Amino acid sequence: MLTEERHRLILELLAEKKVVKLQELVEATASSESTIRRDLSQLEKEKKLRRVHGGAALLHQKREELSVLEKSTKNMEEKRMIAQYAAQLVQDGDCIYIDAGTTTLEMVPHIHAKDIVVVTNGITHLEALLEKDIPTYLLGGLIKKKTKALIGRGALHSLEHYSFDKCFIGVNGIHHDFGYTTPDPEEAMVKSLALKLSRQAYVLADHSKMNESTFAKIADLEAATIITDELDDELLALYEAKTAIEVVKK
Amino acid sequence: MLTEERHRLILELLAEKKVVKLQELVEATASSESTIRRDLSQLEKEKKLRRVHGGAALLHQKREELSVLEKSTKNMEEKRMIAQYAAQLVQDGDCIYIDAGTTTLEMVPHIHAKDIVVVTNGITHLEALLEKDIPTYLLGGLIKKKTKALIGRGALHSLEHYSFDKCFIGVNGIHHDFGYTTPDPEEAMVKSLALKLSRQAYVLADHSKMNESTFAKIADLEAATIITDELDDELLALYEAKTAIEVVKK
DNA sequence: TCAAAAATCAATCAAAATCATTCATTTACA
DNA sequence: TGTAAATGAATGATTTTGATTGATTTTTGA
Repeated sequence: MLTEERHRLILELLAEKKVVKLQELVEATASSESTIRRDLSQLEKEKKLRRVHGGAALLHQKREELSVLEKSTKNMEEKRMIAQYAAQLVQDGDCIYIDAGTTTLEMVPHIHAKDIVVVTNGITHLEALLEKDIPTYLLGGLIKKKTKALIGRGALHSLEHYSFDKCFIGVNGIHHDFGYTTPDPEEAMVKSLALKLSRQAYVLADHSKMNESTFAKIADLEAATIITDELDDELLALYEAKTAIEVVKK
Repeated sequence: MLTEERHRLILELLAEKKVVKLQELVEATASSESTIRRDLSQLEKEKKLRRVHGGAALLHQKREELSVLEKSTKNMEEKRMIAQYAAQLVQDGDCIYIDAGTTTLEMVPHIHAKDIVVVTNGITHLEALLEKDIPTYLLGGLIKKKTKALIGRGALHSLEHYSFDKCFIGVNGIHHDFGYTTPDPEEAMVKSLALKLSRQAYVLADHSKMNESTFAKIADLEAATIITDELDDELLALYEAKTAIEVVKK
């Protein structure tokens, strides 16, 4: 395998996983440990990654986020799994909408479909999308400082000009009676419209959002397929009566 | 196999695979190693590919990125002066449009007016604007990877919903006969519409842009006030016959 | 808490792969 | 047929690679 090729593969794996073990890279590239070490040294010198004991990490990945504790409190691992599953639903040639939010952001490095077009209201998504050379359209509108999401009349107006093969929406609550909810009504309107404009709609939510409800309603359960990471059989049956639901196992 | 045919085949394989091993090319073309080496040398000289140890790789457009970086640091002091002058034109309560570009970006930290609202198509401007707690609206549209500007139909559509007290536009050429110009027609349309929607319009350009013209016309000179850093009296008189012009002294 | 054990690391070196160069030989074409 | 360009084989130089060494860091377990 060519050096160039190896370096690309290393950076791609890193983008997907945030942290990679040296041994994983040895396996993935079928090269020796020495070679991978040399690669990592070089890529670090080029400021493409940061070496850590046992492997490598993304540059802007904070040290604390590597700790198991932080990961478990924020359900990072679960979100990654959900995002990975969602990403492989994207097919060659799809036009998709990706909602702002941390879970949907995780999708981007896992998307491998070719010739796709992405529309998003998440400014934080741009870097990853452009990095992968995916043609990207942004909604207009007011920028919500805290989340860097585009909302308001302008966002709705922009959305109206599109329609999607698939959309991927993050929510804060999924509830049997109240449907999909999120705290900000402005955001809810954007999410709601995106759902309507999409042939297939997916809602991404880790288990901490199940059976919860917050202020603003986005849509009824029927409006989308749920992708989550964990759900006991009783609840599963309850939700399955209303809509399709995918439970991603570890 | 003819040289030309080989070259075509090499580039084709390369386009498909991003990187090719020399040995693969030897097999694919049924030529000797020496011949392929010669081909690769030649194609590299023609800037069709990049040789790497063991084969060849596509050349990525890092050249452009460098040129952008170069451009952004060129005449920086002049640009900063122009931007500072423009920034103090912003009054309390104004609604303004700030165009994408390095000169206009420099405006943001110098704006001291209160209760203003900013609309922009420059994604790079966001950080500075939000840092100053300025309510900011972004246009929608396609993201131009090179400049991180929003362009296209979506951007024009978004713009139509606004009107401004003042707008600040960057241009690549100011010419007595050809007016204001910029290389990208898509961007020109956005700039042009912003000018029309504004009660007062300002064009920011350092002296290197004066008496120059590029591909796509934005508007006639009359459509805006010019802010620049240096201009001999003869030219000044020429331009003043057509429009207002502010020359910012050191 | 501490020391032993395990894992990971940087440095070195020889083998393997790749490279540029040279020089006959073949091919293309007038 | 003669000439110039293109080819392929051979040479030694250069680069990359993988194994090995002992040093360093992390983990384990008492």
